[in-house]
Amino acid sequence: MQLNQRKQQVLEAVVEDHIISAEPVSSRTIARKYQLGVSPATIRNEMADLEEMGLIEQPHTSSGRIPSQQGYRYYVDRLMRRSELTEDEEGQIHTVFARQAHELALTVQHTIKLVTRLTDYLVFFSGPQLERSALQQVQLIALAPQRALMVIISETGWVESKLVDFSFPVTGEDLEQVAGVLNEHFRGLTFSQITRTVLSSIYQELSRQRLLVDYVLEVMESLNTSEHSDGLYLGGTRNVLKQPEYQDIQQVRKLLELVESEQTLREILSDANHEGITVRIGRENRQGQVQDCGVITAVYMLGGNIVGAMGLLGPVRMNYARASTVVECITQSLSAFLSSSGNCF
Amino acid sequence: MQLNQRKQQVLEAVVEDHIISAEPVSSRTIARKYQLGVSPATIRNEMADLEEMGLIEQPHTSSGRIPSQQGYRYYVDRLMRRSELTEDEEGQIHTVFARQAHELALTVQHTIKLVTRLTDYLVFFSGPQLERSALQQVQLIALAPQRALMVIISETGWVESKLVDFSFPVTGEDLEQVAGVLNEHFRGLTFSQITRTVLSSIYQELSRQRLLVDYVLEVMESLNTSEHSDGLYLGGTRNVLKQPEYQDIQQVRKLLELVESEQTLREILSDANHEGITVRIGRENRQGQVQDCGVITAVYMLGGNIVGAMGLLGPVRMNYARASTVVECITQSLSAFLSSSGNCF
DNA sequence: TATTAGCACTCTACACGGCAGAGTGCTAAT
DNA sequence: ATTAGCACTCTGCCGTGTAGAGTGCTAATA
Repeated sequence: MQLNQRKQQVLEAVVEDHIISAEPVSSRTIARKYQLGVSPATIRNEMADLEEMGLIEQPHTSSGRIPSQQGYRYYVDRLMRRSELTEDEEGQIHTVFARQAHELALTVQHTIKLVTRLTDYLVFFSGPQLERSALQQVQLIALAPQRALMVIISETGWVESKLVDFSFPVTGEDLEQVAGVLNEHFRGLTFSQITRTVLSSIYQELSRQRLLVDYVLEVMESLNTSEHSDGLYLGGTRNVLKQPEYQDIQQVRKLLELVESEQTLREILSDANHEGITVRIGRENRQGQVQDCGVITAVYMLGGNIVGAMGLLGPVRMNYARASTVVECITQSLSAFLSSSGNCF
Repeated sequence: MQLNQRKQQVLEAVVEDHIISAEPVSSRTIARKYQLGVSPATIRNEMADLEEMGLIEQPHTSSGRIPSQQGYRYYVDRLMRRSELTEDEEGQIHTVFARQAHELALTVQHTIKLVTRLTDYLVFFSGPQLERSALQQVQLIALAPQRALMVIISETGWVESKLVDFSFPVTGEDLEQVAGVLNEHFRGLTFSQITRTVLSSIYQELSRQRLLVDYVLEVMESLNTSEHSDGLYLGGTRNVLKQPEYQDIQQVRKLLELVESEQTLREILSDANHEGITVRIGRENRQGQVQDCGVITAVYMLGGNIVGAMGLLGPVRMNYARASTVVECITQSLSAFLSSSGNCF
């Protein structure tokens, strides 16, 4: 689809004005505010053409125009100019990541608060997913004769603890020995690399504790399933209510359903599996519940591997220019933070 | 305030009908549905008296009556009959707590889902507060020359992990020795009992690792402050939207603010510090943000100590009879669960 | 040929008024 | 002490009218 320059200017004006005002945009408004040097009548003609192409639409006869979802797409792909963050805003982002050596879970929570201030959309994060990150260490702590606590630490600084109940008594020595062998063999491997087949190699070494090893391996495998990857962090729900599209209680209910079930948000984040920013507008989303929303996602990395993702969700009429800048800046800072010397795991 | 029997019946009818219908209750409705054996006119006379006493009020001239906050209070104190749960509902509760030997955090999350199904209100829980529960074990796991992971396990089955950064290198042996001494001295003490003064007694024993001990103690103290007690679990936000009082977007915004900031909910739970159920109606709440809500709280116990609390929040017009039954049943089951043999820490 | 002024037309949002229905308060009768 | 009856009031709803915003079309203009 090729547009002459003036049509592009008109489309851009319609999109940007509607993003700000949430109202249909009239030809007069564009002529006055965007100084294209032509009269409203000319703009009306251009608008009629744009409407025919499916880039803008009229909510009802004789109203102004609003962008269609394809209109937003054209805008995002070809017209949008990245918006710059102010020095102050960049400063705030750097401050969050300046704190060396903190638990990642805390950092993620601070980041969410920050993004909540920087934009008016719903922010959500997946914590570093274990299956994608490498094992740093496993510890087994005896709690009772038939019970132990398994602590798993990933190289991304993620800590998971899991209670294990045995059907037979185990000694502290057994636990120590098993943990020792596990660490020796698996340190540095990603969790998806630690499969049953690899694991079988340690059976010989631990033939005496075979039953115990079985229990432990079961727990490690259960961590590997995405079902367990519990770390979904989110914030900014009440921000979204500022948007006029959420005046209707029905919309709000849909949004809260999204937030409470978390399932869809997880899905969105796991769809994000390549570097760079992804923008999905309305029906471009696979998930039915967000097909009247705009969604921006990006991943963050450690040592060349994707370890987690971030999402920003708002109405279709969201400020894509600003939102994508924020997402990009945050994920890049987070990746840099993870690779920094502070995280010397 | 003493009411004759018929006034009590009328008040009860007004409260219970309004709880169901959310509409002002007319004299005719009461005469028809609650069979007091008198005509609407008589009921109107009684209502005029009840209004004069401040127990019910008229939203506008010539409308039916709704209970005032004092009216609800009178109802809760003297008229309300505990509602029974069905066998099925009791069964659901027992099922959640039947699973032996699971992490408490998981159990709490299942409980929230359950209560969300049993009532239409906002449910929230504080996890067992460390300062109120006893230490089971501390472990220090070396991660890097100047960094360790401190894992703290309480007798309630709560696991906290905390990263510690040292300004000097420490050896695994040092860590092991310190953990050993800490466990020896403090196992079984509650966290509030582990104060600096008690701690000083171990300095002699660990004179060589004095600096290291200082670091560790600092972390343990930071766990003690309520600011850290991070475990607030909640659910059911979208349930509350079913209530007609939340048709107004303004109300919804206030509710979400409550949910997102969490501060007020924490406060409400820490106000609950005695056994039994507390019902606070509207302005009886200390917290301004919930003065148009009804709040029911109760604590749960382990070994005679209060270790956490649960809250249920809805509009002033909430079903106190049912809600308080649910709260009571859940907290009792949770207390029993914690004391059960399953938790043999 | 591209642009624009002008005008008729359409649609929305809001205010107004009338009306039915629900409910009360009061009075007088029982 | 209770109740029937009646006048009164308030809400919610529906239909109407109107102002304002915005378009589409046509004819004039550069």
